[in-house]
Amino acid sequence: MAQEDIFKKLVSHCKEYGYVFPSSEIYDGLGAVYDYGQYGVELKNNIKKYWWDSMVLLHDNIVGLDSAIFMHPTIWKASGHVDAFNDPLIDNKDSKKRYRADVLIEEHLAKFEEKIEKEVEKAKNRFGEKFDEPLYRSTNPRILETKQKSDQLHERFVNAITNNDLAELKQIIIDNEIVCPVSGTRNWTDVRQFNLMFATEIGSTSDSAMKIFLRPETAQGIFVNFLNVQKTGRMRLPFGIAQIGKAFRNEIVARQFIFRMREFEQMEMQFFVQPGTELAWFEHWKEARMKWHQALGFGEKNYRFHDHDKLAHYANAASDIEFKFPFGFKEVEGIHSRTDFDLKQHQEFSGKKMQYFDPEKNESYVPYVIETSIGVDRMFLQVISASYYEEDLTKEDGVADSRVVLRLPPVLAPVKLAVLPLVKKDDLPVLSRKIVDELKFDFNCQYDEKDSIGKRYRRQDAIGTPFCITIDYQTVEDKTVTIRYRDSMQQERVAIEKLRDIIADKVSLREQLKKL
RNA sequence: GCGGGAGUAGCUCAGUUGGUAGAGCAUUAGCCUUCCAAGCUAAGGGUCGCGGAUUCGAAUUCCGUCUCCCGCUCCA
Repeated sequence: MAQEDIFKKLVSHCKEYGYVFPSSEIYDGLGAVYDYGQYGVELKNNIKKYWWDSMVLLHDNIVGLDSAIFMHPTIWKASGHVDAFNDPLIDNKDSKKRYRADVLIEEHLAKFEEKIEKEVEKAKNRFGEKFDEPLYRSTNPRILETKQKSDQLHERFVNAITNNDLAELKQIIIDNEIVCPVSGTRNWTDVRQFNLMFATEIGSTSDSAMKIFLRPETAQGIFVNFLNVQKTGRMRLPFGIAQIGKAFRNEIVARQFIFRMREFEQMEMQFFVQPGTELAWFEHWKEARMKWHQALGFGEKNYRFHDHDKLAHYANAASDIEFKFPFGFKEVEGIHSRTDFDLKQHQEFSGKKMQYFDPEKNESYVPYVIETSIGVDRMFLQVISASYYEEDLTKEDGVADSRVVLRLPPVLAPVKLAVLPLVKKDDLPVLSRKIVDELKFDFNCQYDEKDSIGKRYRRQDAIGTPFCITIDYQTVEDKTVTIRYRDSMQQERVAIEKLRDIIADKVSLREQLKKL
């Protein structure tokens, strides 16, 4: 079956079985926003716990944090988001291509420079050695005219950008007869502002209100608390701060189900290290994070690194872990060596020292940072798309049979076990209820007595329950039950009193990480 | 945002030239069977995405709009 078809079925499955619903569905939905249903929220919580425990529980030099979504607006100036997330865009109606209006104008400005340089080159060739370049540049009428035009345009451009005058930007493009590099036409749409940050106001009266942004990433909450955590936690380098939280981006195009949403959740760990050691730590975390993903058992060939050739201005190394989604290899997690850029920026903008006193070196410095940043929702999509199987169970005698099964890693499964009386008579339901009452303190359990046993197994397969406990007539006699395993469909008879230990072991973090 | 496709029950979809809205699966109640779905009986569930126009009458025709999918574009 084509991958796209599988993806469609997966989306339907998520809806049908209470994993993911479109937001505000009864009001026609809200673009690129989704809600997690009764099983979705369990899976999502389990993913978050799996990550959190892998970071905070298993590393004595990593601690947690939960910073607020609202932050001082200057933080986003310091981080560069105010500038970088603010693009004036324009479309060419003929080629259907979209451009940044400011880039188009800057490229046009560069042409003036080229023209002047060509002019100078020509003169150089003509006059030979006695050519006085500075004099020529400052007196040649053609150059002066070009330069004047260029300066005028530049001034006009800067004014338009400063005043955020979108109509003026378009007018500049029209006046200068700037054409689309693809179609060569000047059939432009209006310039529109795409601000990737959501803004709101804090303060309830209009005159006291301050414009603030919903954070577009959680990382800055860690950086601005760096010293708080380091000092109160008596942390010594190298150490990390982990955080799980929502972030918001007003994406121009949000697509592919929950892969790119406007409201999403990140799991980030910023690891602070001595300057000069950052690339070694970068390699360390690259490997460690890849192993963490592969421990889920979805197949090593479904993962790969994508090293960035073009680095963001703050980074000196960056790599993504990509997973093979039904729509291709896509980023799940980013590992970035962010240098001391963020802390230095906050030091400059806040005027507060963001330095660590190193007792070994007996000196203060701004630490370097390795970031591991993973999208919870992408991780959710990874887990559920890797777990979704349509199995043909047609028997040897040719009787057609099939099932849809979510082979979720037990540690992540929303429901850990279902307790099923083989029949709903002769006290088997009573016995079953007793087992549920005993195990529900430790595991998310379900009880089901409706329909045939085979049908109930199928229902649990569809939501990914790894273990079904079946109570039969032998249970009444010797207090044993059968455990039916979701993936193999094999059964095993065990004593009721041992159930808790057996299942606790199978759904544990320890068991999952054994696969490392 | 542009181009293309789509929107009818929880899911997948049918619905002819405009004439009272359907199926399968799922769900609920009951019966039968009792270790791997689709047996029997009955029931519930739909403003046909939304708004407007044409018409005696619109799921169906037209216009607008919203949402989703694919491609382009963008992506710290």
